[in-house]
Amino acid sequence: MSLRHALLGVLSVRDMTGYDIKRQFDRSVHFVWNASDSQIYRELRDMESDGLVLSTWIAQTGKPSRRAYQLTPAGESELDSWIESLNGWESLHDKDAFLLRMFFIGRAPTSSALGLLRARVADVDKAMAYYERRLSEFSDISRSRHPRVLQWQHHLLEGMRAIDQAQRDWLLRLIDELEQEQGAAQGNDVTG
Amino acid sequence: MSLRHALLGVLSVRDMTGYDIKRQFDRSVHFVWNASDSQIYRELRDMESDGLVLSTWIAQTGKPSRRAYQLTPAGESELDSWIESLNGWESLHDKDAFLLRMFFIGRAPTSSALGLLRARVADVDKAMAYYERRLSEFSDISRSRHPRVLQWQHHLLEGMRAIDQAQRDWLLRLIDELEQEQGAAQGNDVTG
DNA sequence: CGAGACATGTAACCTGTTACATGATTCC
DNA sequence: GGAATCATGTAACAGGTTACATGTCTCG
Repeated sequence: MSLRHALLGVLSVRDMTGYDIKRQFDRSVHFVWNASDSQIYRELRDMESDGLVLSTWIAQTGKPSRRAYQLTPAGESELDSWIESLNGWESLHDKDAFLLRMFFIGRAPTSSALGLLRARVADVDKAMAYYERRLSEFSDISRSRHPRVLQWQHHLLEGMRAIDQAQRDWLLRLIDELEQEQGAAQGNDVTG
Repeated sequence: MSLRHALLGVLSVRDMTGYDIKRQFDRSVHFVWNASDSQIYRELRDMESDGLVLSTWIAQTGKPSRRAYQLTPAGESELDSWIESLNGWESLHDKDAFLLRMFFIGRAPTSSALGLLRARVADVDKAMAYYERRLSEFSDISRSRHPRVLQWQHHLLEGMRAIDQAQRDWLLRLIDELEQEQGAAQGNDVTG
């Protein structure tokens, strides 16, 4: 139940409404955890009944009322103890539909496999472009002046860039290999 | 609903019971997709009512009867069309509890952060040991003699090894950096 | 004699997605 | 006039986990 912890995390920065949190998610946390608005609203209510957050209605004129949530001390300590807890063994690549496809793609012709790999390269490129955009926001200001949490998010972005770069390199090597095999096979067909 | 496709994939190799499939999962697919036995049994029943598989009861003496499943033509074509379908944009690191922790770990002292990173290195090492074990099964026999599906699983294992190696390198660099900072801070405390 | 493999499943629950409902304001 | 933003939510469903139930055989 880590959506709960993601919510505690964003609320630890400042009080927010469900709507604010959703936008915050879309803007900053979504690349490691995302959730739909209805899931966020539901979870916030459950967290309130568990005493981790408190809500206050704020009336507005011309716009719907807002329901602002704030952490309780219980919420803060739940967040801290989760952050520091060391959970044993988590699978590193669980539930990745691309990897599952690749596991079975030997059934399909090489041309289909190449299509799959190229599509994945495009996904990786998109992710990397995002990291670059986010990282460039940091480089303006001298790093040591950032609050600790932001420094860590900077480290995280650098890590994901390095990891995804390795994936990209692997995909390109494989694509190359397959294209040469395919080219050789076609050449044989023509000359033979 | 990709559990369904994972099940179609393993059944495409040979007919199996739910129990066999669970063991097959634990042995081979689990590093990209895993599922509990009860989920497998339930999904197989649903797939039968959708016409993707057929089951036959096989009586045994002294042991419970087995219910063996086989693909129908509809199941085969569902598998093939899924494998070749190109799904747009999937987030590469969604729902990874470690990354989420790291996102917020600036709240905790550096020593806790180091603990988290070291625990992750241990997880990565465990995964890499597994890849090596699986890869060594391939090296015995000349690779070109393997069926296509196994060749692809070999590529996949190599890829995950490369990706996880990149993660490991990043973690070790970070740990190093932090240890030096910590050492410097302590040194200052002593001399100051 | 107890633990674990073999083999099937049900029931309850938690988590996540999609579609729908409401209603004013602002921008094109 | 229509779409997007602001802001809350409900309802239905899909996917996944955990605990429980049943009963035999085999191995140490």
